[in-house]
Amino acid sequence: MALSVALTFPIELKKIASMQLGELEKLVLQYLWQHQTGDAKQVYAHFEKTRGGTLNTIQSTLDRLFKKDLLARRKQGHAYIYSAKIGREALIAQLIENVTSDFVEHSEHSLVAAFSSVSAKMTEQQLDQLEAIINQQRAQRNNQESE
Amino acid sequence: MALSVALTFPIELKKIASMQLGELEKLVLQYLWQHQTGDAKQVYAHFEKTRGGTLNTIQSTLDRLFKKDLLARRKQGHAYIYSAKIGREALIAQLIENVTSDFVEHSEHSLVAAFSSVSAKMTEQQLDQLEAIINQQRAQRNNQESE
DNA sequence: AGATAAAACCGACAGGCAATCGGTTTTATC
DNA sequence: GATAAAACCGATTGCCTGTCGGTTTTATCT
Repeated sequence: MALSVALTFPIELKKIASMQLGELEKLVLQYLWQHQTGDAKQVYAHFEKTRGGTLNTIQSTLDRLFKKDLLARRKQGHAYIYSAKIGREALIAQLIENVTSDFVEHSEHSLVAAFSSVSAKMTEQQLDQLEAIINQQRAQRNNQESE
Repeated sequence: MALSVALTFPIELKKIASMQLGELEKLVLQYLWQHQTGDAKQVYAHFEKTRGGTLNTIQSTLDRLFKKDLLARRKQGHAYIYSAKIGREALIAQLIENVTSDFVEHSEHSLVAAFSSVSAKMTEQQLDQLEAIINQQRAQRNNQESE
């Protein structure tokens, strides 16, 4: 006799931490890019006036960013001194990568694909800038190969 | 007598619908880019085998995408026929804008910033590709201005 | 027009994440 | 070892996606 089995998928989702950044997290990152380092108290002092909240909230946010590997920390006295582990440009690159990777083929670099989507909206200055970066990169490679 | 008032900020958050896309939403978008149009039943038929779920789930997702203004729809018989209202490239551009706008100055373009940190990791082919797109874009502009 | 079936619509719930903050534990320092 | 500072823990809120059952609407058929 045939045994019939209900074959359902668990529909598992969520694999990669695509690293969404909250509003406060972004602000804190920007603070650290500007000031190099800061402990919770310093960061709190900076945001207290402009947006309220408590020291604890800042601490949580710093910790969350640390766990996301976006900040480094070292202990000094009682407190951790935090600093950005990733630069602004690199973070932008990673965010773009995250948000576009599902829409680009494996063969192409997501930034290149992204660029072809956006180039029409760029100014001539920005195009020039980009070209300058490209040429600079090429020059660097020629240098290296002749060493 | 002086009246002292506790002046606290409500700390309001969330203003702009920054439009985060869920996993299923991305899949549905890709389906519609490939097939041009589809009603809930068709989309469901396509995903039923590969990921399970119910027709209702697909319907909800189509509706959410519609409300996000990413899909258009027209009634045909009982059902809505959906189609993408935004192209793949335009969506990529918008996603990049959303995710990076908090980090870039108005004058600069997020992609330029991103490239400056990633260029070292790109292959020569990709650099060439990029340059080709730049030149193509410039050519297009020269064309337009002479019309 | 009224019955019928199809699809939309509504509401609820689970799971995840950022923000928030009170309270407890850890720990550097005196 | 006492003390105060900061980390840590846990709970709560709000928002979003995915999920789906059940009800209402509606196009169509007789």
